Amino acid sequence: MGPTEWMTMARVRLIDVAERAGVSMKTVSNVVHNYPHVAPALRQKVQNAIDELGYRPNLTARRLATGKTGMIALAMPEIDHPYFSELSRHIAEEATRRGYRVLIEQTLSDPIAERAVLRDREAGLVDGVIFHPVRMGTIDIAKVAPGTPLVLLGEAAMPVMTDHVMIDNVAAALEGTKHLLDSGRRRIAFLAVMDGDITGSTNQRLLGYQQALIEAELPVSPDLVLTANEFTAEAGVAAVEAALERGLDFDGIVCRDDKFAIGALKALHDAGKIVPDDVAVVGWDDTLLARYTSPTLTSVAPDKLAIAAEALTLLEERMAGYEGVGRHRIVGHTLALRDSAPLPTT
Amino acid sequence: MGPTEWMTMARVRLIDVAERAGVSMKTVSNVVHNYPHVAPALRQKVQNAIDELGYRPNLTARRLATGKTGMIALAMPEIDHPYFSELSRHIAEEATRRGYRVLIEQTLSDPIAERAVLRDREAGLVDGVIFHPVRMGTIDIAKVAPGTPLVLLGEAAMPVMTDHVMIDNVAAALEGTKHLLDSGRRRIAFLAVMDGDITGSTNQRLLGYQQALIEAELPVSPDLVLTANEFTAEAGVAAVEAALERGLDFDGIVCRDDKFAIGALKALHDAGKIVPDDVAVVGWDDTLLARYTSPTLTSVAPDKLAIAAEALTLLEERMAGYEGVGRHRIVGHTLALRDSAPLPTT
DNA sequence: CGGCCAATGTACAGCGCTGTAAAGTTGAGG
DNA sequence: CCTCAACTTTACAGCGCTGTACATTGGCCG
Repeated sequence: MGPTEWMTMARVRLIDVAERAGVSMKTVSNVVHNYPHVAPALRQKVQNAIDELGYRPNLTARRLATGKTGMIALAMPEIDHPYFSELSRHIAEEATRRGYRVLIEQTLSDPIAERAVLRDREAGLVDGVIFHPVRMGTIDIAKVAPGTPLVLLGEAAMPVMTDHVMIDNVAAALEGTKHLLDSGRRRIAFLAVMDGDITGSTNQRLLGYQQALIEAELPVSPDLVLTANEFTAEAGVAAVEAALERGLDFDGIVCRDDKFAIGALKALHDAGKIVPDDVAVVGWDDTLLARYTSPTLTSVAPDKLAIAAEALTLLEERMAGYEGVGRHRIVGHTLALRDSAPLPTT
Repeated sequence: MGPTEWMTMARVRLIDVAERAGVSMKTVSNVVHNYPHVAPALRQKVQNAIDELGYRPNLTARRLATGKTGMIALAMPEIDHPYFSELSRHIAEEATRRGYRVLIEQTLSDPIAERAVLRDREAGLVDGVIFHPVRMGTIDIAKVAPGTPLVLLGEAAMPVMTDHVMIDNVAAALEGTKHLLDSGRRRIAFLAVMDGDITGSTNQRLLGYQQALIEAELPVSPDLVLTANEFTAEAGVAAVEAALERGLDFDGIVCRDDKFAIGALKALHDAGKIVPDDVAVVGWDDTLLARYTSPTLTSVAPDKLAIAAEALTLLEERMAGYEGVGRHRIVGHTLALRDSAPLPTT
């Protein structure tokens, strides 16, 4: 490509290439798409014309013609929340690997924005949607978006009408709690949020926590369930402070969320408690935050890569026309062991 | 809309609405676009048809016809880095406010991906690009994307050929350092990264730091400049540990980055130093992390909202056809005061 | 009461690409 | 040397929407 050419390069179209190469538009199109039955010599000639002109196909036109956009929407409540941004990153990378572009949307937990996301598909913007709902239940979703290739993330509100990828929250909570039991803790608290948690994942986790206590033949006391009133670290601080003030005796705490765990860490520190000597702390999500607290935070780690891969797989099947009933996919999790709740060094 | 209708709703087109309302396509289009010269009665009739049929315009077709996409690309190095994800959030919100959709791309600092972002515009995917480059210099960028409405974020490598939004790094570093001086610190270190920082923002910050020392008539010692070998908290830990081991005496440290600051906090803690009593720490970017460390982190806070607003403003001008020379916009910053470097309580 | 202008509404040609149907080519087999 | 099948290539009609050019209407003035 000569220097004068790209300086003046306006807008090269398929037909320009076709004329230059002396072939039909369709042949150029075939070359662009690597259609096999094109004579090598011709292919080369067309390729040269493409290179010389610096042709790039107009994706919008392609879309209109094919009806496919090659894009998928990823709708998350907040793109700057560590868990969501980390998960988004993995999904974006997996999608790129599979040849899709990702349109990331932020719903801010706003019901209107959540609906709008599903509408995008109707508007021909994207071929499919991966959606982490907060406000909308699955029934609502199924109603707004009948026929839209869709995969949900996060907890499944029960009536499972659409595909869904999640971890086994009960099992994970059980393991996290068991880890504390294994290291000799006996009075283990749970830090939850009670309002605004529509999807019920807190309940699942609470269930696993209780199950672990029962298996260990320990009492399940409501006293040990602390509740924060919103989804912030500050609320976690307040909840733990309140518990300490009323003299609650505990030597371990499982938190619904890394943010709460960080709040707990802070409240314990301020109260002069040593983590993990006096109280061991387990967080949830294994976000970036967990590696940077002091002490570092042991945290339940959903397999984010697996979530991304599974979500894309289900979505591709839907986009390919699969119309069956909603499917559940449980992906793995581990417990990321760090200093806030180590195993006994014995 | 009757229940039977949305169940079978396939794909309503403009022409379907037109037929239903007994008008021309263009009139429907005019109603959709709120074109003023449509008789109220007709407008109502068309609106009814739209509602009854549940019509949604096909954005792809609209784009092909208008040549505008209404989307802008936002290309960030890593969408899960707190600074970038927070900035992305603000940009996404500001863009939404102005009526654009945002296509968020992740370059992972890969030169090929960075080039691809600029190509998207040529492919008709987006009308403009907001780009935080890492590998590409401004000359490169100008060469790859002549005529693309483009706004760069981050440091300007010097030859300023395109629009650029940034903060005054020298001034900010000066203020951060001065803050430590004001609280009585006299041996202030700077934690930098030396390799891979192509954009030179570390240098700007280092400059401001040195300037503050000079203004305070303190010696500028190279000993006090610690260098991490990569952009991670761990590298920050290592750098500070090394300094402590070689017996470096310092009572304050300005870090190029919150991640480094967190590393410094950890290294200091592990070495038994008390922050801020023994050493005060200043971070940079005022990310979420800064609020969750213990002690909480004082950090240079770029005005992310202003960056978002300014970037969109410049980009809109470019998209509207402005072709002038590259413009610089310096936006504000503050110092977010927290516990790691408080003002003297005296 | 004809004429003129503004206000309304319509017809239709694209935007750039792809799918389809049909035409052209080639070469193996008879 | 012809036939037929398999392989290549082409022409062209859309995909759904918008801009342009033009047709129609009705109000108002001289």
